[in-house]
Amino acid sequence: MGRQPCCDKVGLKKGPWTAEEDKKLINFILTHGQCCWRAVPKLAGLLRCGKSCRLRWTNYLRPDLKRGLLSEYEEKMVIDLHAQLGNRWSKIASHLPGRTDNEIKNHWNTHIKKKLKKMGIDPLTHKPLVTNNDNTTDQQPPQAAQTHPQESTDPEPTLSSSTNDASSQTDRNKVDLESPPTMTESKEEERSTLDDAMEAINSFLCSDDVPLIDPSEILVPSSSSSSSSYSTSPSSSWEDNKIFEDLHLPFMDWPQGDFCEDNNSNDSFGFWKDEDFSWDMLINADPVLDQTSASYTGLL
DNA sequence: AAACTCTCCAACCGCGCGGGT
DNA sequence: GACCCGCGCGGTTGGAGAGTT
Repeated sequence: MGRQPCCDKVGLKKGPWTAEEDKKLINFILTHGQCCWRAVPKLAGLLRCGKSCRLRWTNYLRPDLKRGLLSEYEEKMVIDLHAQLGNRWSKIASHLPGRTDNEIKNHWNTHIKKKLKKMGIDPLTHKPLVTNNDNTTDQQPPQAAQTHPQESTDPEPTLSSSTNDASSQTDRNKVDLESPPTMTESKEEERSTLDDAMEAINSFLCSDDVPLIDPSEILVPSSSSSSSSYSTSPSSSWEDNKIFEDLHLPFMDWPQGDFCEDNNSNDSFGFWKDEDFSWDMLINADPVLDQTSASYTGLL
């Protein structure tokens, strides 16, 4: 079936978002909540397609987002989850409060992959790399393909059968071609290999013993760490553009303090100078907010 | 200081899925 | 069942900033 583009691109803006656009989008969503992304740009007065608005919101403007590098624990979580789920970044992100699939995907590609390779672990299979003269791990070794975690340790079988995009499906098709149908012959053996790899990862990433806890037990850090919104994007830096100072939100007084990065803390998150202002405060502490933006709190 | 290369990440693109008609 | 629409997902890209020569 033919599919129309998400929007007619004529006259619509692309590229980096400006502070003004951010303000409009934030203002609109805080006032009206998330609804029908296609209609958002029109209603919010933005020359963007709905998809662009959704991405901007979910990947950058959402108040519950953490900023900054992933902590060691988060990294370990990502590696562990990737071993189980493969490149299902949204699934992985769902286990890491305040992190987006995009962020995790980027972090994986730029940091974790390298670390794993350095350790001699194939980032695709989470198994030790074959020690032959070919060290190009981007080329998937045949034996790794046979034991790709997505094929064998997927805890959500329904996912693998239905919700895959074209490219990842292509990858899986490739694996299917290379691997015999009886590939899951020994899950226990495979699991122990995986555990070995994880052990190596853990010792590499963090010398201290960090107990693995169930993702559901993870609490979104309150206040400073969960609310920081720091960006290197020149067009969208909240602190630079003082978006919130200019916002005319209907239900709250915006903090006057400047936002700054916490260079001393380990997690490299930012904080608000003015007390410990955070989105959490907005969401959790303001009774007026509760009263006027139930739809907003519902989306967190 | 300038030129060049590398790294990182926000944003885009294209596709599949699910729901509605 | 065919089609349309909105949304979400994962892969890729472009450009800014950092690092190196």
